[in-house]
Amino acid sequence: MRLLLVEDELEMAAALAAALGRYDMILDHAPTLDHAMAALANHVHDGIILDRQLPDGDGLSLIPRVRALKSGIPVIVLTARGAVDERVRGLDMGADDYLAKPFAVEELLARIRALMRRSPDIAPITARIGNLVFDFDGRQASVNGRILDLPRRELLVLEALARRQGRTVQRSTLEESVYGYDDEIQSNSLDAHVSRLRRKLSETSAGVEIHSIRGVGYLLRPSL
Amino acid sequence: MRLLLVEDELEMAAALAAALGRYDMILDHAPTLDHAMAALANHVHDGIILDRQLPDGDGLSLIPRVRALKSGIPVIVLTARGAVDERVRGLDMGADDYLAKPFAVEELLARIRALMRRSPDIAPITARIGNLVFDFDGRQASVNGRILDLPRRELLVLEALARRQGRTVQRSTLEESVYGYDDEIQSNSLDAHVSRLRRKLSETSAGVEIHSIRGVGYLLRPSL
DNA sequence: CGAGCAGGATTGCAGCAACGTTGCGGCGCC
DNA sequence: GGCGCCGCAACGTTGCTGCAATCCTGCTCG
Repeated sequence: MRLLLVEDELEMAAALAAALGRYDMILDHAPTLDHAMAALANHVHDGIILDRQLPDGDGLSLIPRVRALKSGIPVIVLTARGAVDERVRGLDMGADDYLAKPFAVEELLARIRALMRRSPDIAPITARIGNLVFDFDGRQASVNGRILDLPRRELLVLEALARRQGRTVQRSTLEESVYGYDDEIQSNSLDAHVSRLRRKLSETSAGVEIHSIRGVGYLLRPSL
Repeated sequence: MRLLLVEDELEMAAALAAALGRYDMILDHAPTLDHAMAALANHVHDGIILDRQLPDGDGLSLIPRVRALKSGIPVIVLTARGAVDERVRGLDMGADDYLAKPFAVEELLARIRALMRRSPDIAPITARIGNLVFDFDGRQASVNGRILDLPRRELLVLEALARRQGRTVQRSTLEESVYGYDDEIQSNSLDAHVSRLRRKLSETSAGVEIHSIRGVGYLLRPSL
């Protein structure tokens, strides 16, 4: 799960990134509307958390442009302006939810989960490959009903691979899904995660293998 | 090949997923009509396998909505109701095929293959030449659903040729797409890649050939 | 019509870049 | 303070890739 936060207050951004990180979500941060559009054009996000007061305009103005680009993506608007008519306006503009500051992080998380559940954009509920079942809603992988207890990074790797099961996932794409686009990574630690994942998948006879294609990326497929 | 199965019985779903998996098909599973619409909105499927008895309604009601979304996509209806007038009704509703339970998996597979053969190209992001399908989005080539495990350079050659399928690609153009502008190349290694590609394409009976035009370049076309 | 030639095809080989694996240390979290 | 995740780096391994030598094929020109 990868979300884009459009918010100019750095403290808020950092706090949310930390909170979402505990639920294995990747949060990309865009401080302005321009940054947000650039990020959306170049990356695949599952949802947007949008602040209204931004240096270069009202966050709501982003919504039509977002809809033009990726019509079904869920948008949650955050704002200090919490009056009823403001909410109505935000929702009429196309937002899927509207949350007034100050808010409890728990509530935001719950609303995100709810949106993702009923959102048309986060599609197939589960992926099955071999004996492996990946539950995108519950964000967990299981083999023959037994839940795999995977650390965060490995889970993100597997999720990204399962989302595009049977198709190659480019290395750069994978890095983005696991680390986010601004998070630097200057080692082969992605390979390390893949390696550990492979061991666990084979130890549990998941019936899947992570096949690597040199110079391109990886792909998840049933083992022969 | 990626199919969407709309079916509420989990056993059936698991069995079909296993059967199709053996033929290198990807099966996404949607247990309800709502899930199906969500999945269709966000993923590229090559066909739909639709059960009639679903928790939230008759599967047939999905067909008009599917047609509105992706008009040409093949739909196979599965049902326990096999009477003739039921079949007629299903087909009149727009289904491409109608199969009564219980059915043989082999028959279903054959009908899927038949439908795929005569259906127009669903996803504009793929090119089909002979039995070869090149997925420009996923950057991979497959023959009859089986993914070709090609190294980077060969994949680039094939991609460039598939982009201009049936037309000649100048040698210099090909070199550019394979090596980039600044990368120098002072040997016939491009020919070497073409040669290796040819071998793999014929070994997998891809039904395509790389024809060379002396002094000009190459072109990809179905073999005779 | 045949020899010569130029461009293309094929293949072995060696270098090296990409990938795999593992251990370590730091850091955060119970 | 113990435990486990994670980034990192070192080192082993694989197999892609550029190169060149050799063979093949079609074109040209006398």
